[in-house]
Amino acid sequence: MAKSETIIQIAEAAGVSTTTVSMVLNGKADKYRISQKTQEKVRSIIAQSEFTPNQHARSLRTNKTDTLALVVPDLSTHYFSNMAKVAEGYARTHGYQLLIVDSDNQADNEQQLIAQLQLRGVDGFIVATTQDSWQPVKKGEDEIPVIFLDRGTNTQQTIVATDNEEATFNLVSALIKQKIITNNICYIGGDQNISTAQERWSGFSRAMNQHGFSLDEVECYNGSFNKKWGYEAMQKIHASGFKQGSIFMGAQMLIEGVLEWWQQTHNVMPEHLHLCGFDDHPFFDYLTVPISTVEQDITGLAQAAVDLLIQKIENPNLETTQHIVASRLHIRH
Amino acid sequence: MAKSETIIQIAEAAGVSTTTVSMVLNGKADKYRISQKTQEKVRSIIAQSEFTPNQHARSLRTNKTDTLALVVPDLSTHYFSNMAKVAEGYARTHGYQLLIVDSDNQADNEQQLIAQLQLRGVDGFIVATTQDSWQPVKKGEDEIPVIFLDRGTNTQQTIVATDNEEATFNLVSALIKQKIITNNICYIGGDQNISTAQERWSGFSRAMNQHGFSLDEVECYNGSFNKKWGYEAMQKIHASGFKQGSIFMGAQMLIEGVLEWWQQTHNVMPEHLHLCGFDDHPFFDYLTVPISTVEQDITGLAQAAVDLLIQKIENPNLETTQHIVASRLHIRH
DNA sequence: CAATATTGCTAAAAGGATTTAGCTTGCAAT
DNA sequence: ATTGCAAGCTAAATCCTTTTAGCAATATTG
Repeated sequence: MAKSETIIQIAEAAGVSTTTVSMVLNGKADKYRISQKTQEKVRSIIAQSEFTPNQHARSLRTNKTDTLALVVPDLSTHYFSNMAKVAEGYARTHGYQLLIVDSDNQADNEQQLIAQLQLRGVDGFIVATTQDSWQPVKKGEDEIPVIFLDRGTNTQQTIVATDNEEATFNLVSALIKQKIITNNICYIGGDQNISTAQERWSGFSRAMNQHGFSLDEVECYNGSFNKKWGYEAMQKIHASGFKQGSIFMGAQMLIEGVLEWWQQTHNVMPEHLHLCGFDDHPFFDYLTVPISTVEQDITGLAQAAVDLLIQKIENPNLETTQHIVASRLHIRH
Repeated sequence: MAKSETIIQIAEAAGVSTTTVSMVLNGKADKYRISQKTQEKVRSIIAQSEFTPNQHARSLRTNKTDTLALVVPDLSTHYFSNMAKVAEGYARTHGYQLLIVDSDNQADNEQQLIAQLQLRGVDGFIVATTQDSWQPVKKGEDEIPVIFLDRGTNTQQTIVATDNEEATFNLVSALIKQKIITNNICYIGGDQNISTAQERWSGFSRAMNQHGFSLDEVECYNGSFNKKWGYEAMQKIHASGFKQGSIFMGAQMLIEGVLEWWQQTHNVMPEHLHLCGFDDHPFFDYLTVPISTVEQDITGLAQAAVDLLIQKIENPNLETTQHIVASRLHIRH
């Protein structure tokens, strides 16, 4: 292993101590009264060299890595992959590296990932959690800053999310008012331990009630946010005699599952079927079956999460806050 | 900053040296003849403690991080986000952490990212490069292992990819034989500096020639793999009098651009339009306009890339190889 | 019995930065 | 002439592990 240049060689070349070089490097030169002339000297030597500071040594000493982690439940989803993309770029422009990991919707995966990332010394986490109870990530006796994205837990935390209750209520209400949703409506949702799934269900219920529908009449299948559950729920819905009407689905993977069921069993979408739910997708304007959606502000969510996390890292005793980011409806029929 | 336990406390508690603890920790105890009894002792002390080894110190010493980096041009794409998901999970089961970064299709971004990641000490790179010339990533005087994924550069490298020439040829040939592609066909492709774009174009040309079409008759727009270019190219195609026929598009974002153009200008897909290209997408079975695609084996590609990279890390003078992963066609009309 | 091998372990260096405490030197004030 | 202070820098400790070289005790061999 060839050695690369170190701060020691730079110090020698400049005829100063490593302390001085370090201070110049970290912008603390003025604070420690290193003269302009010396600073210049050091800087020019560094510029001519191929020196780059060793991050391991630096992190070992400072216990900082300038690295954030984003934990998502499913990167194959349009919503989360775009969120990751935005967050990554945004974090980078703020001097942080973002590590993206995928918990595959499994709480134990998530815990393990977080533990591993913690060992690697990330400065903070943004997590779209799959765990129903959250225990703080600790470094020694301090907690590592965490921002909850998209969904929260029962405990009081800083969270960035869409108002899912409201958005779902608005979507369903609009569809009812426009008579797109009429009599027959089914609901396919996710794990009720996930706040997002809860809120969507509760927004849906409220809309139903408010418009004189009885919840007893709607078939409701709460399971989990994956394709398999979408498929199975659709199977059940069909088995129960559903022929036409609307289906609400609480996530992209549920939509994929539902569509796959129709594809496999009927090879064609039925007329008079209307879909609705979360999230929007670029291809939804071109589907043979109309699908009305809530489009969440992916960019807004991702950036807010990164901003808040950086703030919290720089000021650990920031009070916890709830950030609601606006969403918009797409009505298609 | 509260201090966490270190190997020193463990050594004291066990009444041995830190050397011994380190050896037990790294599975080198037998090699260095630490007695079973001592090993047990150390292990039990560790189990009772909250000790976790400091990764920075470890990396500083060993110059290893057990971290791989995946550089993709566009994480918002189904192809690359799924690739990232698979690669991440697969790397993890092999004891490596995967850092996922997005170059946003920009060569200078890519270079910068790689430089940064290198500083953070990744052990190797998997890159779907956007640069047309590649210069090795160096650590001191050694090169850091790199596997090229999806696309290569002019230089001789280890690469994992679909045979794009062949796949495109097969897709287009099949469509011609089935008379789905007839007279009118246009081609929208990416940057010809990207091998993938080149190969697709060359497979397309070969199919045209072989089936008696003249390339002079096909409108061909090679630009870049993004939505904007898809939109613009479609604009040009339409301006030139195109009314019906087929359009080949070399990437998801091109497809999105083309669809958006139709949506915005006509609000409905024309009859007798047939689309084809790369890559497949779960929603393509349900589009109002038929789209035939090459579906690449995302899992196969991602896993092969991770496997090869790990091999190369463990044995740096592995000869460079080309890995071709099979793909399949989806004919829809 | 002397010489050599083996067992079981450790001291100490190395890896490369950051940071605290403190050392000079020159100048102003008393 | 002495003290006090500021400017400008540095020595050395520190962060925590890994790893080389080697020591002491016991076992084996000729």
